[in-house]
Amino acid sequence: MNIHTLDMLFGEQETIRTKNLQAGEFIFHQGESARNIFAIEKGQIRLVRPTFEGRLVTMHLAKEGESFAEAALFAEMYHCNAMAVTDTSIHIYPKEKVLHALRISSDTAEEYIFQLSAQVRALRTKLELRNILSARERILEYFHLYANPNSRELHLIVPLKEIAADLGLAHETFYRELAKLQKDNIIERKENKIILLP
Amino acid sequence: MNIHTLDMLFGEQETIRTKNLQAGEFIFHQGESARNIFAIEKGQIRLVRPTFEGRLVTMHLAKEGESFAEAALFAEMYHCNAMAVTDTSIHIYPKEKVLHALRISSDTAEEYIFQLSAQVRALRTKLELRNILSARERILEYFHLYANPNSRELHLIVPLKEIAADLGLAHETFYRELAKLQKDNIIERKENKIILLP
DNA sequence: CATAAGATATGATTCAGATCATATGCACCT
DNA sequence: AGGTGCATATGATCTGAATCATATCTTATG
Repeated sequence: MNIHTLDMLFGEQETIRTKNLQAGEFIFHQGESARNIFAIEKGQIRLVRPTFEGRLVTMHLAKEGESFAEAALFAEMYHCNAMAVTDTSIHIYPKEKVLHALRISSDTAEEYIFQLSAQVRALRTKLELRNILSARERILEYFHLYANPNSRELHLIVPLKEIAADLGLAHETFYRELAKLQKDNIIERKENKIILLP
Repeated sequence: MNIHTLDMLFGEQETIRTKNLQAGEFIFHQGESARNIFAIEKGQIRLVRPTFEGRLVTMHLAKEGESFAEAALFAEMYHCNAMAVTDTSIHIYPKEKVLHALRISSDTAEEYIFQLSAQVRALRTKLELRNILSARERILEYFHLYANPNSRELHLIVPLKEIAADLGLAHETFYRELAKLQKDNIIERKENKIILLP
């Protein structure tokens, strides 16, 4: 769900709990009792899970407007750590209230199902991309997937570095491959756009 | 959703449409109007999408008892091709009926939300695993994730080959790494079990 | 029981992408 | 103007996983 849907579920704005976090501050840790779910008013939250070896793996990077820790709705405990990347303000929603709202409003439930389905599809697509071994092909497939099919253009709203991470590539590899694709006249770059040449 | 939940939604067993497919037979193709969603009574279905270059990428491998093409609930068209891997029998559910059932039964809706949430979590975990570069670490993390935390044992119900695919590794790499982990006394293998040694 | 099909296993080779290093460009701050 | 931080960019090197090849073991099947 997004922040608007969740806020609406709660009706009166004044009842919504909010919190301001400094960069690096934690919202919750793995294992803590899962009482709330959250949405981001401003800023970014990183959800990380420590591996058995102690390394940290990013589960998700939640952006402005997005909700996070929704898995908590059906879990006893949080299963990851949530940390503010930048200074961030969040909305806090007690999970029983959200569950209650879903139960009494079939519209809300349907909207939520819709959003979850979209998430599943998006995640499947991402995973599918990772099955393409070659960096060049993976990048091209990504562009074809997300470019406007008519104009064959892709607006870059996030930094290239982030796209690289999304694609599971080292950013160096990504930059390099972009340069090659440009040299081979397969793509063109203009301002914040990638244009797929025919 | 699974086949049981879906079947129950439809009440009388006799109203459920079924179909038998031969290995290799298609259920639907990308672009066709999305009228139904499906579940597998017996067999396996592979969902594949052709890349812009014509290569085929597997989106999902649906197993016995699982539903598939649920994305169709909120889409005009199917966005991938569905093919029977083996001889397979499926149940067919018209999507408006499913949507209707979700609308009138908040229990069903909640159950579905629960299952979708679990899917999202599972997919995130898979994606997270892929961000671990080293084959050995990825495998170990996988074992730690899915092993029984008390007995530190993991029952192998699917072939190793399939786990390798799930992990995004060539099966050769997986077999080799398993052998090494065994040699290094990090895991033990007994029958269909992997045991994590301390 | 014989044969086929697939899973498991391991060796040899190759190469693409990670990594490390370095440089430039750009926005923001004071 | 100078400084800090971050994105972009590119070069050099190296490692580890994919690939190809081959063999054995298991399971299904007529």
